[in-house]
Amino acid sequence: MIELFLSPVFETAFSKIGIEIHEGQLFFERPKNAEHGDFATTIAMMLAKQEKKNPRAIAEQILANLPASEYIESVEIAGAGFLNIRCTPKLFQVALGSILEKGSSFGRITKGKGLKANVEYVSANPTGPLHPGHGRNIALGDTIASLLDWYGYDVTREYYFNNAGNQMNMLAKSIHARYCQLFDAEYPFPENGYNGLYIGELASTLQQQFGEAYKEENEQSLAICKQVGEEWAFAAIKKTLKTMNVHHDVYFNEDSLYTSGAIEKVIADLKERDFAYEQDGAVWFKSTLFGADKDRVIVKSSGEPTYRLPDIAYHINKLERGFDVVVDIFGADHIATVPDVISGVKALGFDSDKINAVIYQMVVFVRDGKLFKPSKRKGDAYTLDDLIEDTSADIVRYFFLMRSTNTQLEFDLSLAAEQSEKNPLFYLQYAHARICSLFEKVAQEGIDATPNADISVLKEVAEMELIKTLMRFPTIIEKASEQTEPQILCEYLRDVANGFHAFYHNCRIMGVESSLTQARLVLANATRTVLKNGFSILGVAAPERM
RNA sequence: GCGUCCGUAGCUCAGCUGGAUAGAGCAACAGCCUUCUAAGCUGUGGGUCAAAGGUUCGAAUCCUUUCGGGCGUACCA
Repeated sequence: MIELFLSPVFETAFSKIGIEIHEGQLFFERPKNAEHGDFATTIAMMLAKQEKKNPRAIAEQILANLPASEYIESVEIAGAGFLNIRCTPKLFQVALGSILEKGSSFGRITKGKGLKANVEYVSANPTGPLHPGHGRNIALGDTIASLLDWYGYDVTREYYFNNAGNQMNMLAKSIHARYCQLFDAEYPFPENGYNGLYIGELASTLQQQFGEAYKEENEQSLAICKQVGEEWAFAAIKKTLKTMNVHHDVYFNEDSLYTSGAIEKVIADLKERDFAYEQDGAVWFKSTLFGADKDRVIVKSSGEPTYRLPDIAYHINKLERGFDVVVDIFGADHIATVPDVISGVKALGFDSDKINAVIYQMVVFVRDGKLFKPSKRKGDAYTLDDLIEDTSADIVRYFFLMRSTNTQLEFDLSLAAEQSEKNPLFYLQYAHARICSLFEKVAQEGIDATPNADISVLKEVAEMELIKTLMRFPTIIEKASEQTEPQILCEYLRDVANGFHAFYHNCRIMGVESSLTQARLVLANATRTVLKNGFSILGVAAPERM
């Protein structure tokens, strides 16, 4: 936001000097040391390299050509060529006014305007309930989708599922085996079968409904097992997603790629372009042409495709639907699919640069300081539902978002379950609740808050720091979107909450001169706006009371 | 072996398109509630930024190598 005020002034200077600057090269940061002004820029040092001149000389040249501005109090050169800027109260007045005026849309930017983005996340096959590790995928996907929305994109949230492959067959076999065990306890259970309690319950339902009708393992009995299992699993998944406040616009069924002929077309096109060949009864993709260590099978000798083929067809489908940005959310264990998809898409002449695979590292769960392994196929599985029940949807979302995607995340179940000041989410929410309660109190006292209050009476360090923090919000949205990194927003909101708590502690709002009360209420209200907007992107509640 | 992510305070992690004394939370210690929510605020201690080279005015940040860990490396997904 600060760029709105300062960039035009600096750009005037650059054009007077005759220096060209690139998009995004000019930015202003908040110095750690208060003596270095309200904002600072390193532009002179950056240009020094480009222009092959002394940084301080460039700084002086900029300074000499800087036109007067109602927003700038002073600019001075420091250190190796920093330009330290002190701003006028007018700037902060206009900035705060703008935050309140924009309200629930403050922070929205338009860099993605007119472009369509697709974010595919969750995409778990309907073989059973979601496990805790899925939580990271869900939280990241949903929040990245929101970030892109705030960036200006027209966003579609999509769920890709496969109800045809090996996994589903294993589900059917598992249910069928449990069903048969109801009649014959010795009936063998498949190796690597799905072992959850729900499998047995579904088998019992089948028995109650159909008796012994499907005892024989044949196509028909497996089909009914699969159907029952799939319906149950999908309902369970959707219910969990709803608890986490997640909805998808499109459920894309892998099956449709077969019925539409898209799969066949990919094979034919790859062959025609000489990117695929047959060998040992299988169809191979020439991935070595794209830097892979060996070629990959896309159709097995059994005639079944490997996962790569539908993945390629699916991504082409997304590009054909006109998305300018196609985001995939994958765990690090699926990283192997990415190069294949990119190469396949490229081979068929599509623009693979539009595809952005967000790879997040694995989650490690810790409870009471000890490693805790929720396993997927065991009967005693700890599910995502259990995790939400032991904590809350808000906490689950926040804990999965508060770490950078490319670091392994340690999820401390004990800390998450603790409803106390140690919980980092409460710190943020508490700031919001405090502001709400403040305004309630203010209303009770019969004080009217005027949005246009003169804020030049704000002089305290805590006040000025908070205003500057609030002004960063749009830049944070921009950065978090471009890097598809929600953690940046989490970190920022902690700054906002911290700034507010310090302000609240140091500056009384009621019982001071009415002009000061008014100005501080404006600041509190703007803070509430930023917190609330930030929470909505993270998908956590903005409680009015705690 | 190859690919990829990581290695920063006792613990969990920021900072990484190079910039001014390396930050936060938790833990430890010391303070702050007769007045707007103490789930809060303030302060103290705590670091060879894994190691070694290189690039330069300047490196936690970029490059190379080494060490340590996670995840991949299927005619599974």
